[in-house]
Amino acid sequence: MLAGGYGGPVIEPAALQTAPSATAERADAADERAGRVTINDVAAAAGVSVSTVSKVINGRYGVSAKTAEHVSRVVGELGFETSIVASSLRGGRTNVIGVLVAGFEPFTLGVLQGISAELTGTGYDLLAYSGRSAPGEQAGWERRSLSRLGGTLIDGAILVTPTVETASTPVPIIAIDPHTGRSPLQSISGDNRDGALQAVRHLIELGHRRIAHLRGRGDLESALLREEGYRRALLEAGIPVREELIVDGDYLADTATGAVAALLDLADPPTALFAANDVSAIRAMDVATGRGLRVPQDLSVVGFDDIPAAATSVPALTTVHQPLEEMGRLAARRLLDELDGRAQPEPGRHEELATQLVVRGTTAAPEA
Amino acid sequence: MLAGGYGGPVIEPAALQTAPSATAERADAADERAGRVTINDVAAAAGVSVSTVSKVINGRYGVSAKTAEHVSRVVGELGFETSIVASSLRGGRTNVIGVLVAGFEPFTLGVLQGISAELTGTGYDLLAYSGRSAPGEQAGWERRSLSRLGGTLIDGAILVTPTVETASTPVPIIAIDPHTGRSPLQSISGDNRDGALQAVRHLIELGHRRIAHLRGRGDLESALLREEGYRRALLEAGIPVREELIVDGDYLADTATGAVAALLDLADPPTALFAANDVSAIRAMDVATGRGLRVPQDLSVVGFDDIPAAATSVPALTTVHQPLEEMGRLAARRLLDELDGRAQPEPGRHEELATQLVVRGTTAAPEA
DNA sequence: ATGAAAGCGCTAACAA
DNA sequence: TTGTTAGCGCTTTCAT
Repeated sequence: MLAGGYGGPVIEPAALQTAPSATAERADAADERAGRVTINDVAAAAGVSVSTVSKVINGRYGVSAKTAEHVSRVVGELGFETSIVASSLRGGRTNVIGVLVAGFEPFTLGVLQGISAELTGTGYDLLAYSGRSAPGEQAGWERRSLSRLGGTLIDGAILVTPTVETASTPVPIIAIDPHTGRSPLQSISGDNRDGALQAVRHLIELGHRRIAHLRGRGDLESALLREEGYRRALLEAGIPVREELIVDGDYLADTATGAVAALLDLADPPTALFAANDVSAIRAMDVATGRGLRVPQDLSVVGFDDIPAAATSVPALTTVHQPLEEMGRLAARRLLDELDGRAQPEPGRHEELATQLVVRGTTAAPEA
Repeated sequence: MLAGGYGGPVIEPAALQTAPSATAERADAADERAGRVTINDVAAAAGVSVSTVSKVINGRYGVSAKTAEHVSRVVGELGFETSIVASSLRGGRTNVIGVLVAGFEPFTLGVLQGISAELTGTGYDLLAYSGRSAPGEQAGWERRSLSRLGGTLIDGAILVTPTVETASTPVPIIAIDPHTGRSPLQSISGDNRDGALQAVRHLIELGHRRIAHLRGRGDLESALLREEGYRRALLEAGIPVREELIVDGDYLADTATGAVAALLDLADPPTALFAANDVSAIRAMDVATGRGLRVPQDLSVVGFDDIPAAATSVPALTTVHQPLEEMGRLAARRLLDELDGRAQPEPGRHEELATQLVVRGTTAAPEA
């Protein structure tokens, strides 16, 4: 049966555009799905069975050198690449790391860059997936994504700012900046408390005493820790915490607008503001300048995260830098160690990376 | 046969962690793949066939309201989500848009942000895939990725800076900043020539006459157009183009190092430099300051792209802003229009978005 | 209205 | 050494 196989027509790569299949009988089928060469096409063209092709592709034993070489050549000629979809469904490894995100905003992007950098040269591909949360299903997007990905499309996953507890999962998982405090997941985050501490100390050193705090989302661990840092800095400087100077910003620009306005309406308004993230800090600046206040002369502002926009705002925002890229790298490293058997899974293990205050143009000593 | 079905045990969501399956016979199988609920589990739990479940999920006709409601409830209770992998393999639509990238660097990230923004609320999920090019297979990564994704995991794809011609593809495709000039692909890019024109005009207006150009990769359309803009600006100002002031930077920091050094070694060195991208521009600054030159007093520098690092360099880099986000949005819009049948495919159609010079701190009038 | 069964591309027993 | 076959989870005819 193999008789004519080896002597069969050799397809020129250039010719593939119009005739992806080597066997005449399959030509019509090929027309429908132009561009996609399957293992069947290869088997037919090489005159062997699909399992033989599979063995060659995956370097399994049980194929003669001669056959292996022949098949390899046909694979090259046809430009065949095994479909992750099919092999994944079948259950094998895919050599793909999944990064599950709620969306592609600055925070996510920074982390992604780190993961990508760490993965180069490891043989793993990177697949970032953002499941647009179905209406009314904001929280728990990561569970849905994990399900949709089938737990097999990817060999392991990195969850970026997951919102809910995820207990049993089909593949090894590591979380970055988990929102629910200590979870059973292995996780990585920036040192939120210390970052806040640095930010507020900086304001105190500049001579500020009436320092307000624009809080983050109350249900998120990071927001709680940032507020804790704010309080501690005040305490250690002997400055009493005034609750009316703590307002809710929700990490959102829109929520910040009203909160900051209320702050500035106070009889004794603050001379400085520590916002829980850059997005709300930048909005706070807008609100202040909109009222004729000058930043930083009349109001100093410090943010958190150090997103790209922080460097381009006018004036440039003083903020706490989170090592997003490094967080991504570390997460990838931990996951790979586990996947490649270099380390055992350590549920609940939590690592914190140092944060760093970046002083730019929105902070100065209070006037008079 | 349905007899006991409706009266069957109702699984509490909380109980799922340990017993994802409702039928005793399947309990052991479930143990192996904890966390993944399949359509079979749902069918068994609901006491109906898998095809019925499938119909309900996809809103097909041929299911009684009563059954539909029952199945829906079980789906909710078990937290079932259909696997993209399986449904994709079967051939149906997945409602997933693929973004194929060479890696996750600043350029890519900006585009991704735009695509993501445009996709919110459309019902499409976003899957970004970076196939770590196999050794020696740098170019053509997009063809490999496209193959690996099976042409069915995704309903359509956006190729970011593809490197080779891609003729017939399994799904609708649109390219951003294609590297090979006019291709059969529908594509979108920034206005490279005009951006370069703005950059060099700016230098001329400042009073510069000896303006050098650090070229990009010669095989890339964008680099050619940027050089063209440079030449045209000089020409229209009546300044003769001096070929010795044009050197190769390859878009790479390392290549830029030597090229810039050579430029500064000239008997009559340039007072200004237009670099083909930010990465090489920033390196050029380093080289100059390393030789004791001051930027911008002794050497003005303009970059291209406006990556985040351009805003944080010291001094901040004057550069040409590419509307990365808008490019992503437009690509997504075009693709969706095609997928949803609102527009016909227009092979070869090319759209250019305006670029904009951003003057920051690295350009000034030449010192006497 | 419902279910049985085929098949998408691939891998891994198992047979020959 | 090679081929045959049985699924992986899902959708979709086609029966019933």
